[in-house]
Amino acid sequence: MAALAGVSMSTVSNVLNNPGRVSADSRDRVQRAIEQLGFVRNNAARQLRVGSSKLLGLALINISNPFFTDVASGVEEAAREAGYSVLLGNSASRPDGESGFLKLFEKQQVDGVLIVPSGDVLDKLDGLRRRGIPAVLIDRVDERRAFSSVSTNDVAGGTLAAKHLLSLGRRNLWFIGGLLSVKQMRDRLEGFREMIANYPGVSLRVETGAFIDATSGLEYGRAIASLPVDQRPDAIFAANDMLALGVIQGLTATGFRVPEDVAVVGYDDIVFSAAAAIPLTSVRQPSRQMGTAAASLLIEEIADPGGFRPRSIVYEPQLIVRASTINPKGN
Amino acid sequence: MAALAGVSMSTVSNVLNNPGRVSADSRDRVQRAIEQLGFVRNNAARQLRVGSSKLLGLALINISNPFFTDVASGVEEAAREAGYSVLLGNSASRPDGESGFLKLFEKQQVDGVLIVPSGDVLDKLDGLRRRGIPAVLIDRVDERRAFSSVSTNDVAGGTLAAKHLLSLGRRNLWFIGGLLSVKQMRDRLEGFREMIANYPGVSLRVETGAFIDATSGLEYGRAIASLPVDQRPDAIFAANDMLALGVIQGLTATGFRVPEDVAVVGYDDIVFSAAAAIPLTSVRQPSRQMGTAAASLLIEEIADPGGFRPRSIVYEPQLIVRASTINPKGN
DNA sequence: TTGAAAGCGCTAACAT
DNA sequence: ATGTTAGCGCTTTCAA
Repeated sequence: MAALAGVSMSTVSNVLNNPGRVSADSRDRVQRAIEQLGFVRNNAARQLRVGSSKLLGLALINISNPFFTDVASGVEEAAREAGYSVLLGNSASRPDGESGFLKLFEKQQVDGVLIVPSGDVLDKLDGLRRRGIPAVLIDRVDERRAFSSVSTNDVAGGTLAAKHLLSLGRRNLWFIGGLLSVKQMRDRLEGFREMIANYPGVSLRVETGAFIDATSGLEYGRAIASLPVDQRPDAIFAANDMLALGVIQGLTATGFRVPEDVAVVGYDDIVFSAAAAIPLTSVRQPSRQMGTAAASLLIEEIADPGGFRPRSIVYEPQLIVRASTINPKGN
Repeated sequence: MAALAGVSMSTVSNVLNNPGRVSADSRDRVQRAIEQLGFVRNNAARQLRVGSSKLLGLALINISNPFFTDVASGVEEAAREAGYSVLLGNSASRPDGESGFLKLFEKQQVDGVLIVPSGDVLDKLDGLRRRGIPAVLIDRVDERRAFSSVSTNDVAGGTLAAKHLLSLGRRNLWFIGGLLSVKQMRDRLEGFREMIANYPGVSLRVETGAFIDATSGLEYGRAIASLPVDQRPDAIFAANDMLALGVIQGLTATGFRVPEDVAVVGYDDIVFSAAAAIPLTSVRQPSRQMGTAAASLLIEEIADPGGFRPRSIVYEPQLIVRASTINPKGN
């Protein structure tokens, strides 16, 4: 390669990294040799030498949920602009979940990690940081304020959902969500519950399970149909839209009317919610923006690890009202 | 690290790679040192030495389309089982599209590439192969049979759509799709057109554009409303479900009834199509299965580059009929 | 069973 | 402006 251009290895390296320091002549010859051989520089070697991979690790819970792919698009955009590429991990696909990915990320020597945490990964992230790899949390705040984060005010989101359902006159409310060991879940429930506490005579039932996808939503919907009448909800707040969409399917399949019999509110406002059979009322998070903001924070931290101060960006959620809570004829 | 365990570097390496060749005693000490330090082996160095990254590159057109994330899940599953990780690329996010990713993949020294090609990447893949990186095509066949591929019979898919619409008595058909430079598009159109050719008195109009997402679908739907009555279609075959869903939204927003005024057929049968406002008739591809099959072919090829014979796996598509073409009251 | 030493492809300090 | 050289962390002969 260097031979073909008739120059030394370091000149080739300079053409790639400091084109300015090389004569136009050698630069041309090297460029031509690169073309001719289809040469692509070996990043493993570069990485080993420089200590930087120009790679960001992004760990998502579930790549099938459009909310997460929106976040991912945002991350990718910001990363690309700063010259980084994204190594995308999908924790749902791994038996060892998130920690499996963090290990992979470390092996690949990513320069930083973006994570939508589900389990308890904070101490693992501490370990990473000790080894020089910073991390930024997405969709969740670090209470100890050791890590930067970009999230939505989930307590406020829960409150919005509750306020809306209560104002509609609903009194038998259910919260259906994932495990409460997940902070996001606790917060959404907390906001929901707090608001309800102001209303006497309103009942709340909390259902949680390991999965928060359309399939388990469908099961919840069907299960409700088999309950005695006096135990059925007249409103449901589901922890995300995939779940909510499933619940509605299960409900309507068993003859319930939404929203007449049961009103349903989701969370995330994924793109398909507006076009669903029964358009879904949902608490919107600015997903794409969260992705870009998180990537920017991370890249800043990578650029200047010394000057790092943890920052939390918290967006306010927005309630998008659609037919799953209010039908055209007015509730 | 080696120091802490009181052994040499090569013993550490052996504990990691050939635990059998190491005495139980040293093995224990090394294991403990690894725990204590949270040591993770540097893959860049390993890669540089061994020449293999245990990474597969997966280049998708658009990560926001559930069809592609389904394919990705399948790929991830098969890859993980064989000890590979997946570097996921989203060509939509790059100005230089697919070739940008192929370059990234090569820099990262992936052991193989899986690609859902949109543009003309075959010669770039040739280049990769020459440099020892095999590739498998997804959703598309290589006519020169130089690469293995996993795809669906798109001509048959187009035929299914046409047959269905014609049997419903529709006579003014539109095909709405992406650029015909993309093989998948040409095939779907070809099957559609061939079937129509058997029916005298049926008109076909072909609309193509660069984007095949919900947004451009919406525009098509609206545009149709502003056409003179005699130019409007009574049936539309959209090249994918995202597009079809958008078309339906645009159509209904401007007062058209689906399927009464216009019947719509999509392609892919993404998970949201069944639960859409007007459930979508669609040509189903076995997306997840295509992903696992493609990854398996690739991994085989990596394991035995010498014995490689290109193989094409072609699945037959399946028409899933829903309300966007047949309403409950019988067309 | 273990260790010493070479080398993977690259960059960066230094010398020319 | 260009070349020489050392070394990043690991694996892999080879020798002990």
